[in-house]
Amino acid sequence: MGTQGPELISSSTTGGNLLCPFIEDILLSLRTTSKSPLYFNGQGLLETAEPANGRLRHLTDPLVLNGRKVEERPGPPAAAPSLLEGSDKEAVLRLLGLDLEQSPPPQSAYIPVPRQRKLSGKARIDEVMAAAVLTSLSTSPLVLANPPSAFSPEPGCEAWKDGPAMSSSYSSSSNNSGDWSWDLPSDRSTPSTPSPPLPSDAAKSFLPAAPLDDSTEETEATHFLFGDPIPRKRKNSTKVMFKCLWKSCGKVLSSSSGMQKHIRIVHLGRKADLDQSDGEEDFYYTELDVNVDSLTDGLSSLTPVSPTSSVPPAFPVPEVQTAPPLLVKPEVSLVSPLSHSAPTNLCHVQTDHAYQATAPVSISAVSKTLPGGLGFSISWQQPSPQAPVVFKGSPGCLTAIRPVGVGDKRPQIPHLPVIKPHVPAAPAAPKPASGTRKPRGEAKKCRKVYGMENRDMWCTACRWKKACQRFVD
DNA sequence: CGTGCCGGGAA
DNA sequence: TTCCCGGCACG
Ligand SMILES: [Zn+2]
Repeated sequence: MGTQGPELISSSTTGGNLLCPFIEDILLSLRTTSKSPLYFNGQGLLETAEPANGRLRHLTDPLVLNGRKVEERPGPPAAAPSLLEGSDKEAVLRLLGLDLEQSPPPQSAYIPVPRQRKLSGKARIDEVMAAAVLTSLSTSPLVLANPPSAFSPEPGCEAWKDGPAMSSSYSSSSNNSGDWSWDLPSDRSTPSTPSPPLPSDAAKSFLPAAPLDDSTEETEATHFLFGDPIPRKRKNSTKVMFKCLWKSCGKVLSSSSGMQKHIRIVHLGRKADLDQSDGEEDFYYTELDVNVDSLTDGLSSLTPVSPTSSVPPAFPVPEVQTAPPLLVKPEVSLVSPLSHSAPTNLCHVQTDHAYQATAPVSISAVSKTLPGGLGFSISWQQPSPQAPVVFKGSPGCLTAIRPVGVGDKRPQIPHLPVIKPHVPAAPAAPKPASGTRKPRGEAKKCRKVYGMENRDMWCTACRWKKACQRFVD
């Protein structure tokens, strides 16, 4: 059949703390192998498309930014933002993937969606869960505003249907990067401060409050409250930079999109904007936290990243080392920069552009990079050879940071799976020879990744002792 | 041996 | 369908 939606399961292993705010949990909760487009929109929400009409559908409910609700995917540039004003507005616009000066991409990937479509309550829940999970990212386990019961760790929640990937175009002109992030109020600027948003950063901080609560009331099931008390105040002291890890390159850019473009063009020899990615591109770059303060405006050579946004181009940074290299499978990578010394947990998530994949999107790896956080990547693969590659725009990048020490007491999950990204190396074609029948994939499967003790984290396939569908070869 | 997972098979 | 497992072929 065709209905083998993503598994949005709240890992029951999170025990009493239910979906914890850590990134890992997102992974666990977002096991998805959906065949329908799934991508992070500029708001950091996961979106997918309706099989039939190709409309987009939010996996999550509308956001509430600073108490003001952000409309759903706005058709016209000014739709949603109408609720906002000032810098907030700008930020939101960007968050929405729109641009203040530049009109949104012709055929924006964002197509107005009829509010609620045929979404089974179940599906809805999943979405909500996904959303909640994402949201919870920024919530401290101890400060979780919602009652654990809200997220009954029910494994049986999996739904939505998959469908033909819809295509949309979104020229990846690194402008309107819809990166977003959030973190808690804390404003202290520490050297190891989380990466400040890229281009737009004005109103990108918010902290979720109450995830979802029920299924019946889908509309308000998920509410993300961004109650950042001090929206515009935060002056970023650090900036996230992306460093190319390719052999003797080390180029540093200010956006993951730019970096990927760089890699794509320079190292992979691909056509510039023609993201003809077939879902198997290897981007090797890592994230850096750069202290912006120290960096005046004397920028050096860099690739233009955000037309509209005034993001200081990147420039080689000493060694603000952060997370180990991360392999960005197809397009999205989450790296974890440094930890933060905020009293509360601080989670930072940012995405560059809307990320869109056409086919099964699945978290392919979880890696605990630093004590302060971990990263993971999302990968997808073409369902069929001719499936339209809808992957447009630049990939996103999520970063999760959690304070070390503070909420360090992770809910459950004994030892998290650690997948160390392999180091870049010329894309050699390891194509030895195949003699036997069972090539035995090399990729670590759920079993090995999560371990027997965390069986409930495995993908269903693995649990059924079937071919793993999360870590496909 | 542990792993991945096919091919049953039960609920 | 969902779920489980015997058992075998891999490393
Ligand atoms: Zn698996």
